[in-house]
Amino acid sequence: MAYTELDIIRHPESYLPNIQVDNVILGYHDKELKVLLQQTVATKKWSITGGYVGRAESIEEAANRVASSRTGLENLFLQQFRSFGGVNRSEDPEKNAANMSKLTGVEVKKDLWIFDRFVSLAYYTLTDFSTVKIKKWSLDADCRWWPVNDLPPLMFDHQQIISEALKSLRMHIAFYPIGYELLSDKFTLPEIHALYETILGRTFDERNFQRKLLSSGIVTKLTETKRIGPHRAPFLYKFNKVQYDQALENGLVLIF
Amino acid sequence: MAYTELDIIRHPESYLPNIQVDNVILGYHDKELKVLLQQTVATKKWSITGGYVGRAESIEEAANRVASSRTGLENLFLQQFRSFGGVNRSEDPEKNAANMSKLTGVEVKKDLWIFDRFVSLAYYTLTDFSTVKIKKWSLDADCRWWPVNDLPPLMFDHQQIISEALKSLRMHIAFYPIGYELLSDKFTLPEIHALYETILGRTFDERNFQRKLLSSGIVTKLTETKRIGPHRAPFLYKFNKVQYDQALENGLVLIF
DNA sequence: ATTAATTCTGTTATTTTTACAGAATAGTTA
DNA sequence: TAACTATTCTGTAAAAATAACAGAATTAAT
Repeated sequence: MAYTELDIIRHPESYLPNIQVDNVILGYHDKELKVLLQQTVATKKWSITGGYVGRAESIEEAANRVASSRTGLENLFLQQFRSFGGVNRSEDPEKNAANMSKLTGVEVKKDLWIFDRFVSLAYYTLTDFSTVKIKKWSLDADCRWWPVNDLPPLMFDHQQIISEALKSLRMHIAFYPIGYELLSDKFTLPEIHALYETILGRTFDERNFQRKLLSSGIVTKLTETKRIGPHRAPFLYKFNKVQYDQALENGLVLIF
Repeated sequence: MAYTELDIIRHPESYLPNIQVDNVILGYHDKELKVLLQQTVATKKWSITGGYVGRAESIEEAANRVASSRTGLENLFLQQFRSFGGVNRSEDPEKNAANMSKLTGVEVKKDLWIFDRFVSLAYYTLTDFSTVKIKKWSLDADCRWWPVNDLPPLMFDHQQIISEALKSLRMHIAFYPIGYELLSDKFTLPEIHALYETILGRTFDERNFQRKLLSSGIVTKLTETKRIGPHRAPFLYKFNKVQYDQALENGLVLIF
């Protein structure tokens, strides 16, 4: 029963000690960036999703596993953007063996390293909001999307981790076709336009934005339209997969 | 006697287990990017400089300590760009307790985690080549600069780590005034021009490069010139500290 | 048929980028 | 001291990209 939530308590020797992968899972909905947060039963505090690194898996595999087990999606776009390892960053008096035992009904060793200092390997993950099926874990009080601009009080330094993730995202958006991951397979120009405005925190002239995006050749216009209300139906577009893969490989420079 | 080379063997409990900081220390000389490599006595293999994280220090402090202890310089520009944690990445049959004992004359425990798998937190460090005073450690056979395009066979996945560091550097150069760290305090336009050509692997028209760099306001022309040969003496420039700090804070976009 | 909401599209002025080479300077040599 | 060598310095014009700007078109609801 590997990689379940309680496994780390039962079999700490199967994991790399003092290391955690943390995952800023991002989605985009209602013209807002959202981050998937979990609320621990033990402390009622919110935190970004995370997990531990099994000795039989690479850190990337661990991060992917965590992301998949939270979203139900495979092959997500993960980006390791920083590590966090301040001396006292993971201290919390309520997080101790006694509380953990009471909560889980399992005998928890006092000297387990999860009560010690640990280093967080931080990833951000881009998801298509509409296809994510959130999976609450048994030790979670709750697990849901929060707007990145309106977060609850967060555990440890997770506020900073999210800030850094967004900073990296804003840098990466110039080099990677971020929209591919955050939007549905087919999307409209107003949608991707609003996404860029949201991520970069600026407005862009509609016509100039479209001209630049289309001239990059990264998206293709479809003949279908999307009927979404009492107004003109926008055309659908999709990313040009060949161009996209090339952009990921060679780096693309698309400055807005 | 904390943080010396043998300390990890004598007092493994004073360090975070299964974690290493690795440091791609870069310098620029003779129109080439150089990386500072150490050659371990034990295996004669070359590797990037690295160290362990003491329990009393943050990972940034550990990385800074390693960089300073190798270059003799303080307050270097360090950038954590990725972590490496493949399952078998740090396996080496020659790296074992018996060999280590013979080499150091110290009794080395067989189950010490440095013979186990570990995760590398990878930083790159930018240095002014001309002011670096390389410090060889006692367990090093050698420690010296190597051109990044002409490296010796490297330990573990260090070739990949260097490649990734350079990839990050090429991305960061659009957002941070990299030249500030890699050049001397005062430098000439041809020098910074050649630096950008080296890092980005492209040539830039001299006049166009200068126009763009100067219009960014990040550098200031001095009245001094640098006499360097039987030809016209180029003017010296320096980075505008105020503009530089602002660029680091807010991000600068300077695409060449 | 009207209305409300949103998408779609074109032009011009300005700015930026690109391409390109000859004059100037400092030290060395004849 | 004149010529030479090696390198720095500088300007312009054509092309491309950007920025600023708003009215016509479409859909569904009333």
